[in-house]
Order: sequence, then structure tokens, then C-alpha cells
Amino acid sequence: MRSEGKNTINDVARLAGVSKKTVSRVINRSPLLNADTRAKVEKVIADIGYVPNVQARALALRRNFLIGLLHDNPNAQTVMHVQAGILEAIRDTEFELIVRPIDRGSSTMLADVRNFLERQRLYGVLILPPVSENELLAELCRDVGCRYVRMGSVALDKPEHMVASNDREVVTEAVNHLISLGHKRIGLVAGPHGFRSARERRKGFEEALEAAGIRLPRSLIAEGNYTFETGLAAADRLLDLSPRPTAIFASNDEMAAGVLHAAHKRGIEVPGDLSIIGFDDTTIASHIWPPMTTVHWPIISMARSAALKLLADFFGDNLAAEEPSLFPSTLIHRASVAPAREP
Amino acid sequence: MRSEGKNTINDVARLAGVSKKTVSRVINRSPLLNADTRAKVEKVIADIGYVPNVQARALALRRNFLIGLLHDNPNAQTVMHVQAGILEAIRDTEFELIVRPIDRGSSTMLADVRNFLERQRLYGVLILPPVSENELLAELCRDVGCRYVRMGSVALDKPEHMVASNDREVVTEAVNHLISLGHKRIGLVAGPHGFRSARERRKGFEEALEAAGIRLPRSLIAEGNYTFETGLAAADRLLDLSPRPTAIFASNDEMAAGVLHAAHKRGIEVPGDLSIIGFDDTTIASHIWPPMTTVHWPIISMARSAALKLLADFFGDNLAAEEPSLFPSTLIHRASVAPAREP
DNA sequence: TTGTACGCGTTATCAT
DNA sequence: ATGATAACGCGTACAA
Repeated sequence: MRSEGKNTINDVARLAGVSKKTVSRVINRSPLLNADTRAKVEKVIADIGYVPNVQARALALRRNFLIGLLHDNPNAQTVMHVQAGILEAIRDTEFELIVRPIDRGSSTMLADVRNFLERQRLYGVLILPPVSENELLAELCRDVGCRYVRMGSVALDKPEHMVASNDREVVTEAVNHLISLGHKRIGLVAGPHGFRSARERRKGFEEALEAAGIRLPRSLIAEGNYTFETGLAAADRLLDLSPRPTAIFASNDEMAAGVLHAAHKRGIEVPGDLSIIGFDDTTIASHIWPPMTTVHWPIISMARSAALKLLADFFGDNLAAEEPSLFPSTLIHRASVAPAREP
Repeated sequence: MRSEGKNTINDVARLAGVSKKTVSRVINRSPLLNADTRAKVEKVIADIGYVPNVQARALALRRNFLIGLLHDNPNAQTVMHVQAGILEAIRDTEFELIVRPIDRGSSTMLADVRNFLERQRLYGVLILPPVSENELLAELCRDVGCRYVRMGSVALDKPEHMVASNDREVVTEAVNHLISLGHKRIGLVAGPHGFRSARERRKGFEEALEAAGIRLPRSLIAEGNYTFETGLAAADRLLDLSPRPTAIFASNDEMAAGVLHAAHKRGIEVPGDLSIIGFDDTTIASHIWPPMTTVHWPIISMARSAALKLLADFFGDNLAAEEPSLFPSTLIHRASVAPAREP
């Protein structure tokens, strides 16, 4: 059973007494093939433990079975969830996943990606936010003839190239929830302006307040960059205000955890004195104390769906093509929100 | 500049008026080459935006530039850290990373991996715990002729195939710290017995107590499976004890977070009434409240080093071969530990 | 220093 | 239904 990786299609052909094209037909499940011949070849394949060489196959087909994940997302949980979703989609297929972090901000980013795509000639790539929001990158994919599917917080591309969530709406819903509990001074820890998701979530926040006729001072909006530390710093600014907010919506869970941390440091009771809502529903949201009310962002499903979409024309059956493009996020009620109570 | 991926080495040769072998020499930086010729060829390459085809190259070289990450580690942070370390090591090289989660427990696991390795013919693989502890898997790698480097909590293989941490020692140190603060009833939330890391950490725990002449009832040891939920459940058992432990060491941060959560639920003050130490130093350790004292497991460095080790004979210069094999973990003091106080 | 001829392992064409 | 032969794009002997 010890196959030194030495056996080739020629060995199989010789041992089976057929041509290598016939072996190829067996491997590729060609329908026009004598059952006896097939059985004979399959026996030889099993006996010597023959495994096709994917590189040779790729060369001949001018196409390989690798899909890439392009990302510059700082959140480890998110990236892992995405990988999990993709891997779930390609499990039991011959596709493999190559991960490729890219450096947004680097002046050579586009050139780097172009080089990567042209070298590897991947079957296609999945692109995570925030770099998925970069129009030039999508254009680059088209230019080099690489299939792509983008993931994001709002539809930025045609359905076959996009899987999106409805961040703005669900944030409005979350903030409405706070308003319905009597909160009037609601702080926002926004994400970095360069992120479309951050802008969408901020709009959702503002729209909710506007609809409720609440005008908030600019000082109630602080900006972070989606990390715990910046969430902590933003919360420090917000909680220094007088009167301070009775609730804070943070644009992601990392920052929300920072807000909670800041509250703990000051001895501010959550949710009694301060309600907090986050976004993402990463594990930390349910692990910290108190368990945090947050928006569940269905990133695993989105990633799985994005991968299926990418493989749509491979599978032929258009099951994959019918993958949804919009994945609604939902508000998860836990224990970090309570009715407003004046300090 | 639009290169349709159509240009081949032949096009370059034709346009430059040289043979394709000469082009090949330019690409592969052969030293014996006329400077003029080289410049001429390089100009053509730049002009038409020629990029070598990696699959063809792989076929000819009978070797590719892909490394694999085999893992079945349930901790997202850990896996991401490992990926970060590997990617750091292969940045600016022509290597790419293929991630391949595997299903420990599946009866076909070894066959699946064999199939994967034989199909992809990777340059080499890095193996994460716990599956890195599986001797059959290492044997499989040798059998199919695939380079490998294992990561783990104790040296299980020859230095060129292994990067390890010193879990047992550092846990002893952590527990000694608790003992020095007057703790005598110290609970353990052990990891699953199938994990070598869990057994090592448990031994470190037991050795510290033994050295201090502390005999603990079996009931002070609870087992989880490295997840938050099982840590929570284990802590519930431990905290039901009477008298209850004044300190708990959990074999990883996830479970330690569960312990902290359990304490919060019961209104047990941490660290006043209960000290907690975790293991891993993942982000949650510093993000939860109170910030958790834990063992820093230098997984990023280990992964980077493991990748460099894997590429040792590629780089030729034996800088990579000299990568260390042992990475000491260190105790990080934060705020979840205080002197013992009787309930 | 440069070129020719051939091999790498597979699939595609076009016969039979 | 099956086979001979030519791609696919690149690297290596060996020759020039």
C-alpha cells in the first residue's frame, strides 16, 4: 500500500493493459466506457494506490482546484468563521483553500494581489471585508480573469459576485430596542470610517435616533478601529461625559468588550447603569460577563454561501447559483441591556 | 498592462530573441548569464507582464511551493495565531499556505490525510496539536515522503520535526505562585485526557502540589474539553464543593473564562474569593474582567519557527535549520489572582 | 554564455 | 468504446 508518489497514469495503463486515455476516462468518470474496462482499471488503481497528480492535471486543464481567501480583516474570530464556512462548502470536493492575508494600506497592495492571482491562477477567490469593499480589487479580479465573490455589509456588486448582510437595518432595530427601553442618551462607538460596514452601522444608528426624534450631541459618537483597545479608549471618552450615556452601541463585539471593560474599571454596573449592544456575535460576546446583547452576523453562512456561489459554474447544476445574496443579521438578546435608569 | 494570463515563457523567448532556456535562466537567477541578455529578457518580461505558471513549474520540478496546515484544534484564536506565524515566515517567498482541517475521531482520518498529501504533493505540512500528537500521522508523512513539522506541548519528535513548549514546567510555576500566596485548596480544570497538552499541564499541576506537600482530594480535579462551556460546567462542580477551592487553574483560557463566568454567576468575587489562572494568553484573557492571569503560550513564534524549519532545506543557508525547538511559556500576571482568603 | 531536445503527468483531438 | 499523438508551460541534460 506504500505508494511513493511514483505511480503515474502510465503505470496504471500498462498494468491494466489499456491506454492512458482510458485511465483518464475512468478517473474523470466518462460515461462512454465499457463496464469491464472500468472495473479492470479501477482495480489496478486501488491495487497500486494510484493518485492523480494535481499539478499535471492543472497544467493540462489550464485550471486548478484552488480557491483563495483574500483578507485583511483584523478580527481573528471573523476570519476563522469565514474559513470554517468555506471549508464546509468545499468539503468532499477536490478544492483546497489557500489563505492570503493582504496589506490594505500598502501602496503595492493591488500589484501584490495581481501578482498572486496571475501566479497561482486560482479557480477563484473569496474576498472579506474590509478589502472586499475596494472596487479596484474587484476590477483587478475581472481583469486577470479570476472568479470572485465579495462579502460585505451591503450589496456592492452583482448577485453572483456578492454576499451581503443588512447591517444598517439591523442596527436601527438594535437602537430602537434601546430607545423602547427609555434610553435617550445613547453613545456610539463607531468603526473606522474607511470601512463600509462602519459607515452602514453608523447610518443605522443615526436613522434610528432621527426617527425617534432624538438629536444627539456629536460628543456621543466616538470612533475606534474595531479593536478592543480602541473600544476601551472610546468608552473612556464617552463615560467621561456628563451626563453620561445610559447606553452604548458599539460597532463590533471587540469594541463592545472594551466598553464593558471600561465600565467595570469605573464600577459602572452593566446593565443597571449602562446598557451595551455589540455587533458580530463572536464568542467573546457570550463569554464575558454579563453575557452581551449583540447582533448576530451570520458570517459562517455567508462564507459557505459565497464559496458555493464561487463554485456555481463548476457544479453545473445551478443549485449553487441560487445561493442567496442577502443574509439578514438578527439581534440576540442577552444580559447587557436593561431599561434606562437615570444616574 | 492587461495580461490575460496568456503569455508563456515561449512568448518571452520569441520577443526577446532568445531561447526559452535563457528566459528560464533569467527567472531562476542563474549566475552564468550575460548582463545584456538578462536586461533584454527582463525588459520583455516587464513589458508584456509575463508571470510564470506555477503548475507547469511544479510539474517540471516535481515539487511545488505549497505548504499545508493540518489542524483539528478547536480554538479559533490559536489557529489564527498559527496561521499568522506561518504567513509571516513565508511572506515574500513564493510559498503559499493551504489550510486543511481534519477530523480527529473520524475513522477515515488517516486515509483522508494520506489522500490529501498524495494528491497535493505539498512541499511540507505543519501539524497543530492535538492531532500533532498522533504518531501514526507523523509516520504517514514519512511514508508518503512529505516533510513535516509538528507543534506541541512536549518534544515528541526529532528537533527538525518538532517545535515544542514546556507546558509542564510552567504550570508548576503557576501553581507554585498560587501556593506562595497561601492557596491550599486549588482546583484543576483539566483538558481532555486525549490531549498530550492536557496531560502535561495536569502533571505540572500535580507536581507542584506534591512538592509543596499538599494532598488534594480527587474531587478538586474536573475535566473539560478545552471549551468555554465545559469550563463553566467543571467550575460549577468545583464551586459546589464545601469547602470550595480558593483558587482554580484551568488548562486553557477558554475554560478559565468559563470558570470566571461561573464565579460571576454565583457572585463569587474574583480574585478576592477565588483566584483563577488560565493557559494560552489568547485575547479573551486580557479582555474579560478582571484581566486574567495566564500562561503565555508563544504560539505565534512557535508557528513561525516551525514554518522556517519546514523550509530549512529550501533556504539552504542553515539559518532556518537553527530555529529553536523549545519555546518556553511564561506566566503573565494580571488581576485574577490574589492571596488566599478563607471563605 | 546560449540553444536543442526531451521529460514531467495529465487531458484533448481525432482517429479507428 | 478505445488508442495514438499532440498539447499544456517549464526545467534539465547535453551539446554548441
